[in-house]
Amino acid sequence: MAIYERLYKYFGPSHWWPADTPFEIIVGAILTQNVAWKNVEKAIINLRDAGLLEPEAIYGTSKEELETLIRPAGFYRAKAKKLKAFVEHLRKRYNGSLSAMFSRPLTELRQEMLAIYGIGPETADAILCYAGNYPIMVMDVYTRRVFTRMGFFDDNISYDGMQAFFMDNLPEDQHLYKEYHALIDGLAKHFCRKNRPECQGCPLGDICPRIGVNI
DNA sequence: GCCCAGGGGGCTC
DNA sequence: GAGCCCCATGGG
Repeated sequence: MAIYERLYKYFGPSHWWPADTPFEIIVGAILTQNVAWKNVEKAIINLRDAGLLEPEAIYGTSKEELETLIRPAGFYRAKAKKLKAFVEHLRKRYNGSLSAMFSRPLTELRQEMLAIYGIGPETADAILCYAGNYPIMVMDVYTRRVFTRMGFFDDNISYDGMQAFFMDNLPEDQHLYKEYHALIDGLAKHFCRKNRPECQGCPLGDICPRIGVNI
């Protein structure tokens, strides 16, 4: 965990996931797909002001109304449909109870979530980890970029392959997984940006084999 | 004006 | 099952 220790020492504890309730985390996980978090915040505020940060409230709201409120988050038609798909599944399968959903075994629930429209591997894992407190680590483009540049695996590694790499080599600890993902995000934004590595001052600089010659 | 941001669905071959 | 295109707004 040498890398984790360094990142934690450099960045300190994070605030992931920034939300008041598990359902708000789920909404955020869907809304943030391929969009900067900044944009999502506006949509979340709109939903909160409208009293829609509850499953039943979203269930009872028209798709058109939802679209208007989440517009700042981009892809608003697709995302309104995804929010609807989730709350409909929640109601049908768990009578609207998130705690009932999150009492199921991790592997089974993950499979079930992947079958819901709009929920792929990253979104499913974000929901399971940050809203459900399951011990599973979220992978993303940042994780891929940082660890590919460091030489741990090839850029074309699958999502599942990448996740196995981390979870097979780390203790099973939800707090560790939550924090590690957040730390990688911080590193990628500050020092390992797309098409622009800023290796000066990078906490991993001396152990990154490709320092200075990145894409 | 261009690129990027905390992806996923659906189609094609 | 890999390779594309689509979805769409907002900030740097």
